[in-house]
Amino acid sequence: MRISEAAARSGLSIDTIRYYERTGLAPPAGRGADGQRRFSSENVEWLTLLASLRETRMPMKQMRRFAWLYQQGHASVAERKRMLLEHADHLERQRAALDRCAELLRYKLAKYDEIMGDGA
Amino acid sequence: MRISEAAARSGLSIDTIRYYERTGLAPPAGRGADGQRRFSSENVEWLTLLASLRETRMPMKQMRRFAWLYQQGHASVAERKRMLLEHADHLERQRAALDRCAELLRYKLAKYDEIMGDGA
DNA sequence: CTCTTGACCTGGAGCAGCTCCAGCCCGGTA
DNA sequence: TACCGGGCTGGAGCTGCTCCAGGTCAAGAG
Repeated sequence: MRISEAAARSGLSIDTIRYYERTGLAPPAGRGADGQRRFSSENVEWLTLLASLRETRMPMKQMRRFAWLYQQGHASVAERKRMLLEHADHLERQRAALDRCAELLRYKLAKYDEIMGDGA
Repeated sequence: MRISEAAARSGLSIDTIRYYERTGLAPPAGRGADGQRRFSSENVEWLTLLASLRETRMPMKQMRRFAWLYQQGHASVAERKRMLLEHADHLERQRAALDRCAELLRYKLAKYDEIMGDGA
């Protein structure tokens, strides 16, 4: 498939996909006879994983390392596992941050309601 | 208190606090006789709110608007409430993204365990 | 067969949101 | 008096995109 479809399926923008390729985060996509990129479903699966990791703030540096490990094949599985476990840990902390923020918002909103009077 | 303490309490870095002041996100802190910033506990409360909003990705543009509204006093409470409610909504979506990512990680980790053999 | 349209290409500039640094001032201690 | 820690300013640098100009190519319309 072409880049627009890969973008739609992975959730990344077209520009971001090209940027990820340039910076070694995604492997260079194959090209058709017209010189344009063609993405396989594995390509898209990888992009989707990248999208999810980025959305949850894994730094590009780590992702580049992860991508590099991936290209080393099975021998790197143990370290990739370690990286994903570490990221899972970050997810927990982000959840905690969300909880704290939600709590703070509840508190502020309650104060606003007081100020505005119960009717408002 | 001085900037280092305000940083420790709010969770922002010293540089970030100065940056927020420069860009109108936080009101200019008062200054002592020595010309250095002095923060009141309200100042710190505000910084803490900013820290929490930023940690959960409210864009600076919105935060600047929120700060501006805050300085308009009680008349702006209704709109501030609207903004915080909208942000609470974003929190939900972030939670959903975390969940999706956690699920994806579980899936990948299970695959890694398969590859490595159950013992590893 | 030419013209237009639309999707794609590259290289590079621009932007958000920090982060770091040089070079300076000031107040307190040895 | 010399130094040290903490603060100050202005400005450069960094990350991770995002946008844009200017070009190619393929397919359909006239």
